[in-house]
Amino acid sequence: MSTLILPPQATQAGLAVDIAAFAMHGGQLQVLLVERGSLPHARTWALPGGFVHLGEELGEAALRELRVKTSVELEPRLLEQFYTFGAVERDPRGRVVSVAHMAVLPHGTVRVTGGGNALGAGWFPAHTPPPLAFDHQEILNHAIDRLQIRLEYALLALEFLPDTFTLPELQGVYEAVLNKRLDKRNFRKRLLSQGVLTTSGERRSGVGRPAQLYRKASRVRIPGPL
Amino acid sequence: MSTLILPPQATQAGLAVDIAAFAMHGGQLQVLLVERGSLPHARTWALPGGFVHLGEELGEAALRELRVKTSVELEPRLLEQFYTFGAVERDPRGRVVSVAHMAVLPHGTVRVTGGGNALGAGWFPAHTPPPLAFDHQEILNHAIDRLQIRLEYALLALEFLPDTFTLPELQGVYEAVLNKRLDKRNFRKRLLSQGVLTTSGERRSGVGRPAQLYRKASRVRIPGPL
DNA sequence: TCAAAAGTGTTAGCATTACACCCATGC
DNA sequence: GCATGGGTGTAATGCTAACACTTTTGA
Repeated sequence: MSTLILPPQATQAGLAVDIAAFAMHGGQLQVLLVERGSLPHARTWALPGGFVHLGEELGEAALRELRVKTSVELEPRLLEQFYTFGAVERDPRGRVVSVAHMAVLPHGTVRVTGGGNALGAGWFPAHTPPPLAFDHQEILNHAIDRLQIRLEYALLALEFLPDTFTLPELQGVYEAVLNKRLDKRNFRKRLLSQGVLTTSGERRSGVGRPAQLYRKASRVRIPGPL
Repeated sequence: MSTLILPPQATQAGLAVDIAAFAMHGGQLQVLLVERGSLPHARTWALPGGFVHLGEELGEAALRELRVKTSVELEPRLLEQFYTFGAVERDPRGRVVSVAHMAVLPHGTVRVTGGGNALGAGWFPAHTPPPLAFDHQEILNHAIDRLQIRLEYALLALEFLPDTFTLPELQGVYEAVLNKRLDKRNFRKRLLSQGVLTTSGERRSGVGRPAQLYRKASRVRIPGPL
């Protein structure tokens, strides 16, 4: 395929992707973890991830690893690279750089089972996860920071919810991601004044007074990789 | 060194860094480019960069490449990774991922000469560079976007200037980076009200009325990699 | 005295925050 | 009728943006 060759001093490094996949569940921000089935760090929880295949784009690899390692069914609503972790000693097997990705999965995607060489997969509170393998705690911290920034910026909160949702549900996403409480009136004012939500007429039944349902107005804003 | 080995499906990719190094010169935002001396893209301008060495951290590699390829003397005031470019076909020699970095060099660092296998090095207007090798135009675009974001955020503009500077000079940095003109009064109000500048008493001689000199107040804010 | 660049205040509009009570429904 | 959660408005404050003239110096 290539007639030119890489120069001899070119480091060949293992190229991996790891994914911090978030979803809302039980009113909490949850992150998807897998239990490693092989060394190193066997039987330790870790972010799903693995090595990029030949001829495979980074984003494709992230998507494949997410599917294989966790058997999640739905399409991620957002999948973007956010930082590359390349410390020399981060993997005891040798030089491995990990292009870390952040993903948002819509509500309802909670049936996950381990696949590949993962023993299992499950959702854990993103702000208080179990001990993680490699430098995955650091990766997770960065991912949460990035998620908080993107949340306001690109109406990312909607991606956590089904097509129709109530304003209190949406506020719950904000509160779970930002890890702080918001004022109901100001929240509604701000969101509705942006004009990106359209009322969906119906009402959902619950314990107290039923809430108005909304859906995203057709205007879809695709966030760039900044 | 490592008793464990990488699994067979692990893609070994060439691991490179590229650096978009910015400085102010002649009232313009300039980017540092090198003329490639070898294939592919020989005699084409490109961002300085190259392969990471074994046992070398990504940031170290970026610094080394910057020094070797361009012979710049001064320390970069900021050097941070911002995105990883890993498209399968971005390098005709094979799979090479580039961890792109952004650097800011202080004023006065304009003596650059080619080194390594670069034919030459020089400063070019960042908003209107010559045709670039590989996907370096795309990398540069991302770098400028990131630079604009970081500018306000972390008082990054100060890093372009010598220790003491005038407010019109600082405003010039903002205008060059953001590529638009700003109101003098609002600019001064905003900057001075942040309380991060302290007047340096003296005055610098020039054509019109001399300007007050300022320096950064000791409070140094180290920006994180977000 | 002229040219060139530095310096200076006010106003209007807009967004953000804080804050407390009534409403609709199911049980 | 009561418990539960949904829904509503206003006032104060702070930030942002627009805008024109005077001051200081060197030539």
